[in-house]
Amino acid sequence: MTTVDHLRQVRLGNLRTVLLALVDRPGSRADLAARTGLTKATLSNLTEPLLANGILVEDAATLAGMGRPSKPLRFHPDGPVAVGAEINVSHLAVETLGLDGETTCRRLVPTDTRTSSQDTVLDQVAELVREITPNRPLLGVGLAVPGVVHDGVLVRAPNLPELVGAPLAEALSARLGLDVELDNEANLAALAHLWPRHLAGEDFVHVSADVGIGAGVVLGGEVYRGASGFAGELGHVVIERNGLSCTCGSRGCVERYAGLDVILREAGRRRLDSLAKALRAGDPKALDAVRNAGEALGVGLATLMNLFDVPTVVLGGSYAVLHEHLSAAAQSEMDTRVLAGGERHTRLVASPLGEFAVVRGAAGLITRRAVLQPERLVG
Amino acid sequence: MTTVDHLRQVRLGNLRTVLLALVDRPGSRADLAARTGLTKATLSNLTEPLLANGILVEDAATLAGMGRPSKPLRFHPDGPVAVGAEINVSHLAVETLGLDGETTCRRLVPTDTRTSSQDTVLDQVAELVREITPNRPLLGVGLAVPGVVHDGVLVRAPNLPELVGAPLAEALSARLGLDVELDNEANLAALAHLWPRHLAGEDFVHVSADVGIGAGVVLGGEVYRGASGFAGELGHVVIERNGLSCTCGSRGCVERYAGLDVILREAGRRRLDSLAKALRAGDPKALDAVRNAGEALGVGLATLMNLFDVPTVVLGGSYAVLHEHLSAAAQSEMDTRVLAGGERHTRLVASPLGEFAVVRGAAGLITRRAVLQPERLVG
DNA sequence: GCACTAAGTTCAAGCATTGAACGAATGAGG
DNA sequence: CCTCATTCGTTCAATGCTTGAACTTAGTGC
Repeated sequence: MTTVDHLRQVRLGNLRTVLLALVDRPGSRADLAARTGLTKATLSNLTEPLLANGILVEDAATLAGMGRPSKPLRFHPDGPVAVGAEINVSHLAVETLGLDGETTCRRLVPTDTRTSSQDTVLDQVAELVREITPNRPLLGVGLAVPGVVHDGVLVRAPNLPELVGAPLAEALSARLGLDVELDNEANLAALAHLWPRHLAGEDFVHVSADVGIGAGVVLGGEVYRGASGFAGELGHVVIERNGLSCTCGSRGCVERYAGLDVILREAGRRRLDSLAKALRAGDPKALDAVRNAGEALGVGLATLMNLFDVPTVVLGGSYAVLHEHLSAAAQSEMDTRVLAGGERHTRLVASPLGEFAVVRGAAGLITRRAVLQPERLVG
Repeated sequence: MTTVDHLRQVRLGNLRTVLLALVDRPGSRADLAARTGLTKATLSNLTEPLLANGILVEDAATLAGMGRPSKPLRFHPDGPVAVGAEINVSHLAVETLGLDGETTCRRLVPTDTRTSSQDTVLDQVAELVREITPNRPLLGVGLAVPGVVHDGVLVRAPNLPELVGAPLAEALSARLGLDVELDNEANLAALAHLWPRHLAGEDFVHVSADVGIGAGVVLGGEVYRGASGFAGELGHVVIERNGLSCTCGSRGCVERYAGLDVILREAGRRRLDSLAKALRAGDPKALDAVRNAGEALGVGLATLMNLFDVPTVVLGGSYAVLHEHLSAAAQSEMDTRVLAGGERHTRLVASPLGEFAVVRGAAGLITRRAVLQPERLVG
């Protein structure tokens, strides 16, 4: 603690407030002052180093009626970007995201990672990152993996056992010379809906099914991770205490009734797009399979909502694709089972982000940290 | 915002830090400086008005080896107190609690509130509060009710429909001339284990059964309430999707298998103490009933822990009494069903607080606010 | 008595925000 | 074309909280 460290904290807090206002939308110093509750004087002071460092730019003066024209500030188009990367069982993906929330580049490469060694996968990811890296300062890399992450380590990944326990972040960091932050794909998909815009401010749960079923829970503007990273394991919520055996050792887990593999098997399909086509064609077997899954999912979600009391559920991943045929059954179960549901507090919506949600969230993890902890931007 | 409001915020924040350190244990200025990271100078400055206002006292000098003896500071024994009050279906309770966490007075009066009007109940509570009020400044009243509270209003109380929707806090406040804060009994029982000491700092869930089953979830040192106060409704977590019908409209709710009424009926008993005696005597019917309830509760808790990932469950209320005969079955279900449970992360403990937990939490709600928002103490 | 140690107090220095005053840039009206 | 009204952005003295160092106080050990 130096002499006046506490005042520096006040300044950083205000800097964060200003940057958050700018993420919401650009604005002149006077406008930002009005929106943040700070004074014009403080805004001049706070934005000066951001302009000097190339984080912000001053647009040409805007004529807006009477008085001196304002000069809006916004994030510099050549300012720093974050990189998101995703390792999944069937594909790798990367994306670059600016502080303004604009994606400048993205790639998705089908890859069967289950058969690859850890080194091979990391080499591939590093190569992809290099390919899309623009000529702009880099904030760091967010890395999404399908499994439970605790203290920066992948501690559980039923579908990628090869990667469990390994120092993934360090290994990728060594290859790229950048900070790498590791997190669970369900949490990052949820984050993508929260940052930088969309459902900002609201509590919600993002649910997706790929191999298992994962829920990312957003409370008070933060992804809730739990004591050891296991929070939001919706797939292993029990809906029939003596039901089907699950690989986790329990019985009657939601995953055994509403997992994507189950839906496909029941529908007699091998791939999601084939199922989607069958649904559009009105194939009764496919419709039945999805409706049954929707019911099971609805029971699990009802339980989740009775515990978390969040008003909104976002269906992502495969569920977003099936949303149209899945929601009715799920919503019906929720309506009868959620206590706060009498007044129709529960909302079930499809994710608008598509297959890039996870990698978007991975990059967002980095841009978000840069905004919330702006000390690195001004340093 | 006045000129230097932000500096006042810094001061209040430090004041809070110091008061929290004092709640933990008394200490001299030098000791507090070491524990809080502030300087001795700041501590002299911050504690001066607290001493002047009668919040703190300076003990006689303590000789502890070499150097000038320290003069420990602690909360003044005649300083302000908070009042906790509880309205339950079968009893009313009140208690006074000092900032130091010492209970000075408590009363529990068996009363059948279901047959009383709202006015009668409030009159009785107000009378009880007056009876135990000591000759010390009063911080306010925390009022616990068995139901869902949102925005200071009781919005759901299956067992006390008479009180739903009424402005309970205002009505009691008018009778007593004190601020009254309303909250749910499950949340307050949880708070009692968190504040002022006990499990402070750890995430946990407090579960109790009286009429329904309520869980108070403590995350990051705060009671988690959810978007509309319905969080932690463990009683309506589903464990058998096509199981027994519940009054809530759902089927297979935990409450229908592990509620106190169910246990008593299965055991052929009418009262909890009679059941406890039967258990001690080894009555097989009673043991069976409790074990079955334990299993159902364990399934519900496993689901809860897979969603919240909290390491500890505290059994309170009737469950604390039955703990010995309930835990084994519940723990067994949890061990096989909680994902993070492999390394025995899940801990199931009985509450040490007994029947005063709720009213303790109600009073704690007020002392806690006084410490966390100390502006009122120095004003 | 004297050196030593630790507690508590005093005080000048440092600094982020603030409100008011000021300078800058434009539109409206004559 | 000139002046006034209006709004944007900057400058500046004032405020008041924490800090580290110096200082005072009050004991122990020899």
